[in-house]
Amino acid sequence: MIRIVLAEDQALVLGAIAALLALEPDFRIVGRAANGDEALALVRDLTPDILLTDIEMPSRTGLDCAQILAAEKARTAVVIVTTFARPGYLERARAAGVRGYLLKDTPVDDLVAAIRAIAAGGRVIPADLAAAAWEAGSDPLTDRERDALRLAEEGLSNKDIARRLGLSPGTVRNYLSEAAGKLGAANRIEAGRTARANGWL
Amino acid sequence: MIRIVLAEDQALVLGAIAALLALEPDFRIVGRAANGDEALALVRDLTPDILLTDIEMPSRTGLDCAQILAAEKARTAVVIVTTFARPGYLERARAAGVRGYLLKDTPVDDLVAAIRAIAAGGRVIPADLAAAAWEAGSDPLTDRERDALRLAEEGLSNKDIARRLGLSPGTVRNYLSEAAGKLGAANRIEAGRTARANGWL
DNA sequence: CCGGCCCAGTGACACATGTCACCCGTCCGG
DNA sequence: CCGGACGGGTGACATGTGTCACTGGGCCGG
Repeated sequence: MIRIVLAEDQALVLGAIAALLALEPDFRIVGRAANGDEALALVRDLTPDILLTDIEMPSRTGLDCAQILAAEKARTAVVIVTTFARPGYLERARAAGVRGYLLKDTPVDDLVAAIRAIAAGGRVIPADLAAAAWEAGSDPLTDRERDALRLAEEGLSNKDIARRLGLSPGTVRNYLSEAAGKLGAANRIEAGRTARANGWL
Repeated sequence: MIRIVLAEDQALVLGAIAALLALEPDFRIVGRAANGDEALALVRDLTPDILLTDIEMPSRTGLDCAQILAAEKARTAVVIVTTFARPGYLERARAAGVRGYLLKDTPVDDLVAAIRAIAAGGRVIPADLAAAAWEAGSDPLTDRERDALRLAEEGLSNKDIARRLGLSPGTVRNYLSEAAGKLGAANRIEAGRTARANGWL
């Protein structure tokens, strides 16, 4: 019997996936969480075989959870199920010792097969995702560049960003210019878009 | 027996919701579509009681489908299930005669209850969403302003936007300035964000 | 202990953007 | 038939951004 905890913030999707997996005779849904904190608590309490989790959730992302569980040397294998094929996400997942990374548009049968494979000790990372992550390389941004870019994305001016970060406007300008250069972008907007598309924000 | 066609582009979510609804004895999933065109074809072919559809899908959005079916005076009641509570989406749904609008974070039981209510001739629009749509008012942008804003969002310069739209750069500047003014935004980035948040793009 | 990276800043310059006033033509409804 | 909205445009001006060069301090690893 494979014991599973599910984490997903959209109640409907959570319920639906639970219903789906409950159809498999060798699966048992032992817990459901609507956010990262709940997921961690359930995993610690129940030590399931599998934690099947979304990435973008309130309070803690699925990647945060994976990282924390890895640090605790938990027995539970973490499987990420997400909408986004962002290289940065996949990279962080790898670093956190995640055992599976699936997209929400994979067929149902593949998910079930992946869970069985992972429960048996395997690893499931689709080849095309891994290749894309390889191509994209790794995050070239420094922490401060990321900070500035996040605020720039929201439409703040250099002056406002500077105020929020406690910097001089000139420095902010330099950071954003640097970031755009590294990302091959012509301006802050494009820079923000590529950084986000790659999961670097 | 309530006959349902499901439309949702994420295969996993599609399969999961199908599994969930199949548990109800009086529901029957008669068709599944992964995009708007498939959904339309299935509805025309099968004339189900309910089309349960996502909004953001390839080829045609769920709102497009609803509009087309309304124009054809189809018997099928359209129910939107989406992640986004954007006022503009809700407004367009209302205009297309949609019979239900639910968020993906509503509990499973609510979805089931809503489907039964709608099959019985009712309408289901959560009061809080309706209120938010009321507050937001209606789309103040003209078509050309929307076009310009969409391209500005992607980081194109006035010159590039002008080239793409076959306009002069000055005109583009004016459109974006107008749009920002109407939306109470300080610049094109903020304008793009608010427009998108409201479902006006 | 030195090179290299990150953080933080300044000054100058070119160019992009935001704002405003004012222009024309078209089309539509009162 | 006239006003008003929309599409499209120009010119001028103030600000905001993007780019570059150059300065310094702190910290880490070879």
